[in-house]
Amino acid sequence: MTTDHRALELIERLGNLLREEGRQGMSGALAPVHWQVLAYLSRCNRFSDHPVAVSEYLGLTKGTVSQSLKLLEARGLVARRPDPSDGRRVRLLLTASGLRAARAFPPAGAKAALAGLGARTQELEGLLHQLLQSLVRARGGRLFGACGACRHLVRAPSGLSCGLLDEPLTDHDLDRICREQEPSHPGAE
Amino acid sequence: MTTDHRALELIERLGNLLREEGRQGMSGALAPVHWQVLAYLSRCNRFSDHPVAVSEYLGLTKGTVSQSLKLLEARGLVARRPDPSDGRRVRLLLTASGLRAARAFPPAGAKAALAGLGARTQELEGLLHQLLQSLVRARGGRLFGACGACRHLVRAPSGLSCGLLDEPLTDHDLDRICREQEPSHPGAE
DNA sequence: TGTGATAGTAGCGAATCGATACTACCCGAT
DNA sequence: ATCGGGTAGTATCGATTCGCTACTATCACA
Repeated sequence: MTTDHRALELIERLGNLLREEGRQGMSGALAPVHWQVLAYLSRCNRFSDHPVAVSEYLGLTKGTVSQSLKLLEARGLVARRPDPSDGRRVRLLLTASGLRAARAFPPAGAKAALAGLGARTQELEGLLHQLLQSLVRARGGRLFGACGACRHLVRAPSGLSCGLLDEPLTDHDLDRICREQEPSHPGAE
Repeated sequence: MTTDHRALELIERLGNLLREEGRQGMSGALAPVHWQVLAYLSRCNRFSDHPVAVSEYLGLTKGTVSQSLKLLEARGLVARRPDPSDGRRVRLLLTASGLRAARAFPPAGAKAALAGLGARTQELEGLLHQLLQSLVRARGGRLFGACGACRHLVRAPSGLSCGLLDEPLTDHDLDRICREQEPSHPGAE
């Protein structure tokens, strides 16, 4: 009865340790949240590089994200551009140093620990993903999966495209995470 | 090459979601860290109910923990007592309402999501634990495992005891997490 | 006795973060 | 064509986190 929370405890504790490791890593001027924002921006596709997407992905309010972005912009890691197709929106992009910072994550210790798992990493990923999926579903949130596993993906003879946004997709797009993604079949990434 | 971080991303994201779910749960006056402190205090044994232990477990500095405890004490969730055997130490204990609050964690959504995994929960726990272990080892931290799986556990005819602290242990102690714990064999919980 | 390590607190400053309030813009319906 | 609801983003405020430094008290050991 009490034992079934063990996994949740572990996840929280691992999250804490990862966060803290990021904090005292090099260029320590960045808070954990900032690393996460940079990591997200380096992984998301061009339909998901907006402040709202960041706030949904990280589970923060828009106000909070707006502040963090202000700081990141002031440090030259992130740039803002107006979205030509929607005047309300702002598109975020990593600067050269922002990209460099994002690549420096996760820190060495965490990577090494993960490597120690060897082949079982896949297994862990699968389980975590399944857990995330049901948690997100219960909260009515978005999953932020890759286009390659999305039910909106259209494979036409003329090429790939997104059926929801009606936009052509390149191979490069398929791996990036998207705010609108919905799994094409249960359990897909 | 880039794929091997996927699991770390998932852990961080799940950690965020869990934290946020705790924040907006009932009696929302508590910050996520406070929940974690309460949860820890409800799970630790009598050799580990000190502020330093909390700070090591959660990966925070003692100063930070000291402040959080001050707040928790002001709200009547935690009480302090001097340790009779060591004048420097303070022993922490949950009040009745503190215990009630700790039991209300984790929130329903997370529990339901975990239940969805079914029997594979064990598997997930094992993998996470292994990951935690190597991460902690790399950082020179402490594992905080249960006495039942500790190499200092002595099973004498007179009963159980801790060989390191030279203290008798009851059955009830075996499940509680201890700051001094070292696994009795690689992979043990 | 004294020297160093450990436990805990206090105060400072920067940053997170939610809440609220506000502006700007899009879109659909009347 | 304009009205209204919904969405995107920002600004401000106050409470809290959190690392840092500095400080005291206690223990352990020589």
